[in-house]
Amino acid sequence: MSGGGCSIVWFRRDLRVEDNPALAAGVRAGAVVALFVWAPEEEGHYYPGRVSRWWLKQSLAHLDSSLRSLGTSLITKRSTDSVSSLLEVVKSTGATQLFFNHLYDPLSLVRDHRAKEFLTAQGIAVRSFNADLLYEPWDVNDAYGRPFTTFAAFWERCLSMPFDPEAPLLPPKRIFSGDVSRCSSDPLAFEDESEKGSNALLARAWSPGWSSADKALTTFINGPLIEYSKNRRKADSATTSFLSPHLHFGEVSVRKVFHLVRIKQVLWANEGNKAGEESVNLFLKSIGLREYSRYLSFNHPYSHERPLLGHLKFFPWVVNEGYFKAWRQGRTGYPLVDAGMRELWATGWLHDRIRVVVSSFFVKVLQLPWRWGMKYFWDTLLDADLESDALGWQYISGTLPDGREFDRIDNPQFEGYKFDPNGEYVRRWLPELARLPTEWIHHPWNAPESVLQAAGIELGSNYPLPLVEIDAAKARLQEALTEMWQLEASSRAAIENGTEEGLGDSSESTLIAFPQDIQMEENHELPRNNPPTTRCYEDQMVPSMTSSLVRVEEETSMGLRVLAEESRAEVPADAVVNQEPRRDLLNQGTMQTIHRNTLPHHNTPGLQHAVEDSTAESSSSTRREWDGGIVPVWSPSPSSYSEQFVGDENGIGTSSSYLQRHPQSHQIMNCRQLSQTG
DNA sequence: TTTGGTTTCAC
DNA sequence: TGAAACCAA
Repeated sequence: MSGGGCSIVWFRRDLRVEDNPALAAGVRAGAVVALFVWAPEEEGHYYPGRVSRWWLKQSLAHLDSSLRSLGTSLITKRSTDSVSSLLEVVKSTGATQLFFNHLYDPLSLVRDHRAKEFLTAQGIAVRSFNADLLYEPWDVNDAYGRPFTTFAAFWERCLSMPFDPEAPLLPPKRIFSGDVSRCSSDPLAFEDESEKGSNALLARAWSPGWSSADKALTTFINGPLIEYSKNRRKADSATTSFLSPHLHFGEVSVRKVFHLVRIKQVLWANEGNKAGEESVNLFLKSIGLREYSRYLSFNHPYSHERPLLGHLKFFPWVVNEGYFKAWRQGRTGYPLVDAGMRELWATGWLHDRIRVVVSSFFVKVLQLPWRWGMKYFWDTLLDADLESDALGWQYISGTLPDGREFDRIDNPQFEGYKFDPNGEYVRRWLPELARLPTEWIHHPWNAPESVLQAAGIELGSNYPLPLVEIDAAKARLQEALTEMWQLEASSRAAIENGTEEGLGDSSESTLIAFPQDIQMEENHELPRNNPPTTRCYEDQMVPSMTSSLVRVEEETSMGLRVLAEESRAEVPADAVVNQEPRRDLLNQGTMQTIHRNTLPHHNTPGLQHAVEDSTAESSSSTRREWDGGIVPVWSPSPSSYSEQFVGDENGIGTSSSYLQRHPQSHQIMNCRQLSQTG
């Protein structure tokens, strides 16, 4: 308890007392002030949706009561700028230390880095920890020390790391409370009146909070886990772990999950239980995907906004809000898709398989911009998670090096018979089809008139005809791809001719503005007109969190030097433009700066200009290419990335014929420019 | 055991 | 779609 100064433990998405390294460090250091800052405006577009906020509310209440039983309580602050709130709490409690656990989404990386820089400058000792991953992203590299770009290789490496993930920490026995007599909590409003009714229903199915999370984990491991591989292909199965929302808010530690599952694995291996082992591997793989989503987000901070494969920026998406609405309402005419969308709307939950079905339909059949779909998921899913959803949508869209082929369309009719062979799932969520025999349940448009009549269905009236025919979708997809490759080719030609300005800006397709009515009519509380916050954090760095990070910091500095030539790798305290005169951080932090660019623009040119204005003269042509691109801006080692994708034209994943046919697709945007400027 | 046809499932 | 696993002769 050095000199009476207490520590602030800043809770974010680590709402647990067990295996919480930041909390443990705080307790070890003496008196603790537990703090949660609610600053949703910082999330820009990704203001949490109704169900997500409901969960957060419950979870915080639960955490608070746990902390109370341990000797302290949770201080809550309502803020538009987390960093200044932190400072305020430091001032009012006399804290001398700040502890928190790492997050890896782009916004948090920037904010946390800023927090660290700023508070350190104020004389506060800031330390941060890994509480969310088995391994920190910068610890997992290939034989050449470069980040992986495919999941399989990444996960294989994780499972064979030379050191095990940290063992979970026990919860503290007792917490000495810091002096909060001059630090009051703000009341936090997570729902408005119109939402309360819908939210009340959620409580019947879910109970947020770390102890429920723990219970869910135990239940799953001792029950459904062993059948996981058998059951995972059913649309309906009650055999998923249902851990994802708990994991999203960090109510249960992924390391604990991993350790407990490993114990079962050993047990079943000894018993020669093949199915059990297989199940464990599959379940761990889904944990691995979660890890990988953070890994991707860390290495490619744009991955929630832009395709990782650059050529996709030329894809002519169908900007059709009517389609979008039909999809959201579950009125596409494809029963499995519609059932899924109705379930999502009604419950905030969707089985993993069905997420694949509806999102694949969205991207491949409707050819709507995937960010719209991802945003809708964000708004409606109980376990909405930016990194995981970005990975999922990019995978589905075929915009990852190891994603599905872009030109492949899955037929919802066949998927229907695969995942819902008896049509039970469809009947549950589409009562209008309840009386249709299984033979036709997944393709009512083929059913004889007499069958439809008997089932009380009038296609086009009480259930829609297919919004888009699969064959038509295939044809249109081919055309779109042809167009995409042509655009891509002429862009390359332009670049090679030295007229880089060329088509560099044709990236509008990747940043089509969100439609105004992205929410279902019933849900109207979302903030409007938040501009995409893309590119606002481009000159920020990786979190330079732990001492083990020195290497990363160096490499990042290199990257930054390349990016912003004039700045010698000092971390810009201002997230947006280090070219601009520094402003008083306290009053004009990151988000204010972003909002300064809040011009109401609904098309990309406006957006481009808004951003370019702010980046002022630094927008050299190269830089602009960059701005339009998906470059890992503060990737830990941008230079090695560029080698990987530019030096080797066949790039990674030569096994995929699709990629062979389109070797350009290996390039994760613009790394060429990156290496050239360096 | 080899071979070739079929099934499965992709992050 | 296509690589890998599977299976039947």
